[in-house]
Amino acid sequence: MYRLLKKDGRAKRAEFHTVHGIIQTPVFMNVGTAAAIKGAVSTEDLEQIGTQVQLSNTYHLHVRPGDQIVRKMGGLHKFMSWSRPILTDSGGFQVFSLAGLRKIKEEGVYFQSHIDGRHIFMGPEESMQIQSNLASTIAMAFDECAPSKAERGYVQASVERTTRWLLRCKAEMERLNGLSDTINQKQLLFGINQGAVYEDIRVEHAKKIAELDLPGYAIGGLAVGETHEEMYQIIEAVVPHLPMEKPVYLMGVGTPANILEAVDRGVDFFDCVYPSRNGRHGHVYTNHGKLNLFNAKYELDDRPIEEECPCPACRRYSRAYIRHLLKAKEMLGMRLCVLHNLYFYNHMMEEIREAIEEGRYQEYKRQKLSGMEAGA
RNA sequence: GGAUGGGUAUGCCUAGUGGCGAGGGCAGCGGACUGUAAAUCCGUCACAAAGAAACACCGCAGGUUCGAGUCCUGCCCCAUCCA
Repeated sequence: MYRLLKKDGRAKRAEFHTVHGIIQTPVFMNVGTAAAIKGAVSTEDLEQIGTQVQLSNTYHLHVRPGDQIVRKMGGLHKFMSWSRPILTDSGGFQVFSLAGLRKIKEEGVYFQSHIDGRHIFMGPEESMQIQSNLASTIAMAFDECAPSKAERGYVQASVERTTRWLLRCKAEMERLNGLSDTINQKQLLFGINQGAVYEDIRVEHAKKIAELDLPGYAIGGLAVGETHEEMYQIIEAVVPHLPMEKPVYLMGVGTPANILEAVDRGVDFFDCVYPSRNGRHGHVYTNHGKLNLFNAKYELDDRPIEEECPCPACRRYSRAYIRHLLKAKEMLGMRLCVLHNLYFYNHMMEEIREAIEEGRYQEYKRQKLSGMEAGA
């Protein structure tokens, strides 16, 4: 259930109630594709950092360890020892990212496993069954994420298929939730809007899926090569056609600036690999821009990544020390950067929620953006 | 003193036995990454130049050859072994 608490312009402050607890939105979901945040991040770490939702991936968990195993272990929550909400992505993004290893058909997608090359079939029903076995809080519809530069004819056909797939997802999810041995019978299905950068296709699709009365809606297929301006324009065009009383999730996005802009256009949920991947690569976010701790200029820098930051990295360690750890390939270096970045993202969302509540979102956004630009 | 194997560019290691204006790795330096095939990938890494032509001690010095990092001679250095 989605409860809107406050609007500030188009920015929304809300609560999303689930069987695994309430999600305060806008929210950033921390990406743990294979049931783990890469960079040796534990559940305790995430609790400290203020993580509300973890995201895992249907395709990856199906390949390894296998969703049946997760089911036998009592579902993802038990398996990962995480009691708060989990969102599972459907495998739709892998239709895009594993482009060289798959074939798309009406019934679904034939993958070749990136682990051992074995052939895997995944369609809407399979994706729902796997996600039901994983027993996540929120399951995503199985979609095709078309490349941003795909031509119009292809995108049109792809979106129509994605709509047909969504109907199949919905029917299958209802069936699975009705089974007595389903772990999470209250599993929620979010539909996904597609249409690349064709605004009319996007809007048409948004209207169509809005009629299905799903518990939430996502905008997919953005930040895959188009410009920021194109992305913002699509969000602006699509959001008004999605139900006001449902959360909107912008999939895979993005930079802190992307998030600030998207919140301003009515988006509630986000996820992105940036804080974890960039952290592993030594790039850390601050209110004064991004730092690359591999750079020689931090060799003798005894300041924390960010002054006054209470995260586990900044509380005790200097940039110079973390740089050394990174250069020496000590796992702790990556871990500290990832922890800092996740804290930065989650904390920024907290600030965003506060700013909306207090009706000063525009001012907050302007300050945050100019600070980050000034230092970068 | 003798034997054997080596000395390859800005640091280290290494490919190379007649066409080399010398390949690769590490380290260094810089960059990229958006529902994670990513602790990955890319660039740079003698000098000079930003042209389209020029320039560079492959331990050193000679030699053979149209042509030598590569073959020959001498020397220097390193490693191991023998006296």
